[in-house]
Amino acid sequence: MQRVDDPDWGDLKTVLALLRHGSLAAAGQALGVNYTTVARRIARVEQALDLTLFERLADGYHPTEAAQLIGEHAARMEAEADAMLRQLSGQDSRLRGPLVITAPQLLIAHVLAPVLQDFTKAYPDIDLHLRASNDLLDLNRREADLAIRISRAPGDSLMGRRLTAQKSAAFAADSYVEAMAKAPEAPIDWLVYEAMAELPAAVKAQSPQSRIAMVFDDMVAMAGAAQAGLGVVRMPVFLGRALGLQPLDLMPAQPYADIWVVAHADLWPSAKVTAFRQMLVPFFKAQGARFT
Amino acid sequence: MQRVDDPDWGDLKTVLALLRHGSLAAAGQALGVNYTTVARRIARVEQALDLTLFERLADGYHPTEAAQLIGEHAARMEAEADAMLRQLSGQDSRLRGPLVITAPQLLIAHVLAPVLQDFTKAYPDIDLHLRASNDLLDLNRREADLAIRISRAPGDSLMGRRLTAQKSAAFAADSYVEAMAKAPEAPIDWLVYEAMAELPAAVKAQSPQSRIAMVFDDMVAMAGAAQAGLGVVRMPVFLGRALGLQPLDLMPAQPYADIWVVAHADLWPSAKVTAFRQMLVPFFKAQGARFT
DNA sequence: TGCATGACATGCACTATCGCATGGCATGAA
DNA sequence: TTCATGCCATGCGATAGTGCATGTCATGCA
Repeated sequence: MQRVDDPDWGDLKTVLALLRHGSLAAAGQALGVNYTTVARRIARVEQALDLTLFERLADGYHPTEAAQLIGEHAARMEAEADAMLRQLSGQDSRLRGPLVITAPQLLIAHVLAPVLQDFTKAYPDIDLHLRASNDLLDLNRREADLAIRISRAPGDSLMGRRLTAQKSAAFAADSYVEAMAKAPEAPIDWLVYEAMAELPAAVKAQSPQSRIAMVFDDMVAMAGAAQAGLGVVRMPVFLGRALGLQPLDLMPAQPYADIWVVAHADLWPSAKVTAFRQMLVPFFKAQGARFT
Repeated sequence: MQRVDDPDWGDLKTVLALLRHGSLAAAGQALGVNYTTVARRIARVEQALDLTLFERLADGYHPTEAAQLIGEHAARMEAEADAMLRQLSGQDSRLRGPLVITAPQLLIAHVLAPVLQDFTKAYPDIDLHLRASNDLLDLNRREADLAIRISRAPGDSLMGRRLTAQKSAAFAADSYVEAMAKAPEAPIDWLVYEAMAELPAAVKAQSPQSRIAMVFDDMVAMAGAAQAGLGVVRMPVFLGRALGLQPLDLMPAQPYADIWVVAHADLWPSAKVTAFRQMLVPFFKAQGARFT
């Protein structure tokens, strides 16, 4: 008679982590525990259910069908737990404790930094965490409480408020501008962002000697290349100015995606998120000129 | 800066148990742990969330609104975990491990006992657990894998198969029958079951001296009283016969609720439940005469 | 063939968690 | 009042769970 107990809910979470991350080590890292602990918890669930959940093969743990089934249910348990935590945070009327904010690196570095400083001074009991990332973190899964995003993010359960409109323009480093002046007929090297890897029609018409020299998948890298004088970039005007680049007359200023503050509807009304929003909105209003 | 971690899922289950059972001791018993453990887990969740979930008053722990919110979500997590366990069991094609069966005490004692014995002999690796109870255990929550019930139980997600029809009739102990014969005009004392606390119309018409002497909320107690010669009972015929009571001609045999075998749809196809059903059905077919 | 890498198994020492025993503090009955 | 009961707090020894160090085994690259 083998012992058949209900498995511990925490162990189910571990099964889910192993399914998602594929190896004991990766799952352990995600859970913040040693990978041996993951192995032991998996073994414990298997014993409790009297079932094999993972085949131990030479290249790692391979899930069985039963493990998949557990994973589907555990994922729904996780969604429930996440919703719970969001609702608790949303109801929280205290201005203390953690607040996790995510925004693109360049926006933090060149625009948001002063607001962040003001905010931590105004609310010293709030423990502000920053996740600088271009990835759209999952606000449903509470990877962040609040996001500042360029372009409003899709998502049913999210709320947002537009902070400012933006325009983009062509910029280059001083050195590149000088070189262009010396050789007006030479080709113009453009550095472009992968997400919009075409030159605007206006550029092609006005400066037919334009050509795409490099394509970047990362805006930080592209900004660095522009500063080093590798060519002309099209970027939001706030960024070109902040990087000390010169605006060029190769194209008219074009509309660019707006800047939004976004949060899950559950968290939107919470005291901390509200306080942060109420500092952001006037800040962007005052700084509006930098973006257009 | 207080430590704000995601609470352990197992600890959420503990919050749910405390909400449901009202005291540390009761929750601890339900979870199979010491009540001090419950207290410590509650404290741990409160610390993780930086929230008071229960007010410690002189008469015990009183939940706050936040605790109620957690309870609602934890209940859904539990439903998910239960569904998972049901589906895993339902897919189980092995004839070993635990099988929990519930049935009314009297049915087990006087009818089912031999099937149970045959079953354990035929499937020695199945670890048969019996929960003799008149309560309708919650098959959704896996309080039992399979139920044998008098009258088909309501419930969306349950499946059932009728084992036999039944009739009820009037019975009394030999001693009471003798007393009736000696004093034919004396009042007839009926012992009735709470759930059907009226005498049938046929009885009133045929034996107007009938009266209700006692009302029972428990069929076992009523059976005992009848055996002790306290009066006449109306009960399923299998039971009157099994108890050695004499059938009386005070009323015609009446239809009584059928006997069903019932299980959750998820578990219905599992090997163990199927095996048990396949032993029950011919057994009741062979014994059909006992019930009508 | 040798070497580095990634994934897991195993054994040991540590620490967090647990159960138990004791004690306090209300409430209600004798 | 006195006693019994139910509920919880606290402290201590036992235990189960954890992290770390070490070892094995495949795979892939040079």
